[in-house]
Amino acid sequence: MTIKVYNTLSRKKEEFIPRDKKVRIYVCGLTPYDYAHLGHAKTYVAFDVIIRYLEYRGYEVFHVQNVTDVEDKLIKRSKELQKNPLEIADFFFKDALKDFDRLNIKRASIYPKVSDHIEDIINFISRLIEKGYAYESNGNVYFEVKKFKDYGKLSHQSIKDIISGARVSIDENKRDPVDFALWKKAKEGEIFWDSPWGKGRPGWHIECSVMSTKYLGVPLDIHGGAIELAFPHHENEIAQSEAYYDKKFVRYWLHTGVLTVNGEKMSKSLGNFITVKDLLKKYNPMVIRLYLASIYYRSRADFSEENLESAKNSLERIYNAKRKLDEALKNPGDGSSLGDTVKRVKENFEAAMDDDFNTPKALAAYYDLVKEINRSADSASESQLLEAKKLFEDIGNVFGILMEEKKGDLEEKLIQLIVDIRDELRKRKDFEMSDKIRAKLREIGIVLEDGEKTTWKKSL
RNA sequence: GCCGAGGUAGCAAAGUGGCUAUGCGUCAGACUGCAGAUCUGAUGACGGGGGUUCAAAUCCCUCCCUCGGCUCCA
Repeated sequence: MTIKVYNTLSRKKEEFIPRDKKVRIYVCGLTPYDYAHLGHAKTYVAFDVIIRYLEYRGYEVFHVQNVTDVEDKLIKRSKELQKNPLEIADFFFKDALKDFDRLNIKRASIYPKVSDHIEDIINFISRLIEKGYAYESNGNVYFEVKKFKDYGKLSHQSIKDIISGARVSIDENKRDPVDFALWKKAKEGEIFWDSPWGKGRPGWHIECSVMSTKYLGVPLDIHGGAIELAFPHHENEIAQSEAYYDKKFVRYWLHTGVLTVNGEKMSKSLGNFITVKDLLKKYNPMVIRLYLASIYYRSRADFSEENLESAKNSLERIYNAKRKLDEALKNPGDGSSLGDTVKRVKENFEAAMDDDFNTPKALAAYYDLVKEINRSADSASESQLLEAKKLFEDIGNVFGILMEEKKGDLEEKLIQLIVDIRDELRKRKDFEMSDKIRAKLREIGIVLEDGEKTTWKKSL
């Protein structure tokens, strides 16, 4: 069985065959000029699940994610705040990483910054000028789009179509309106570096071509990002990189669908964005994670609290099964058909994920396992339970949803003490008081479940 | 205007010619002192119209609607 991935370039699902066992993946990272929002989280969770699945499949993954710390928005922000743009970028980048850590998003292998690669960028641009793909004009350097014959192959548009979009800015320095900047001349008071063309800074796009190929070689196996970046950003990356290397830049282009709120794209310019930080105040990180991971990565999704509530209840269900499994392992039985289910679920899970990382379908398989655990764990044999536990954890880890917050030792002891005392009351049939205790505990997020033995858990 | 994605039950969301998707919700039953959890069952769907076919959510035509890109964006 091989994995199939939908390649934006061919608009088809293709067999995924990396250069070797080490998959080289580049995911477009942040321009950190503000707090990370849920749209960012959607994309990074999506690629995190993809990476985790590749690892599950036995690949080693080398993952590069850029940090665009030199960019127009940051410069604008630095003027507003009267601060160094690199410091602003550093602050928001570190902050975003903390948010992403809580969402259990694995860190990339490396996070190269534009400001650390100015020399590489200058060399790259110089070479493009030498090769006749770029030209200097009044302290700026532009890529001459017409020189690159394949321009438009990713977004499947001709140069003519792009121009007729009529929103291409006319700039007298450019030979053609579709040309884009590789190097921008610095204005008074702006951050700059010296270059053969004077004081200035890199344009947007070029950093990704330079840093991705520097750390991953050419071609990259996977280049990922949100679909909104396909044009012009990724189109321009292809032009620069293939002009430079004279060979294919990326083998598989993977794009995530955008997140909308009330039907509109979540973006800073619309002011409708929800920061990860704010949402984390209200919801358990694993709830947010499950919500995001359950979206098929290529799909758009409309955010609502209702969806999060639904994810919360689903996650409760998953965690309940986990507890059930652990309980059953303390006192295994000698039978049940759990083993058959495990085999079937594993197959279904893998088939779903192999088919372009179809997480909704893969989750359906997971719920099959959850149901069967609830149904038959009590009578299952130890070996069956261990098999089930292994699969339960393997799948849960691909989704990245099993990072439960640790209970404090003291907390644990105190609650158990209350439960024991309440048990005494129940034996005396003082249900009024024991119900009151249960209700009060629930108010502070501790859920008691009376069965043969009373158990407790924290609500999500 | 051009390019792309989509419209599936109360909500979310797979499926893409014949086989119960799934989760949340709601209702009922079992279990329980009750509640919860869990199980069992029920509930209910393929945007409108036309066509192809023994058979269409799935293929074709047509119309309507939504979202994304074409401008900074994950």
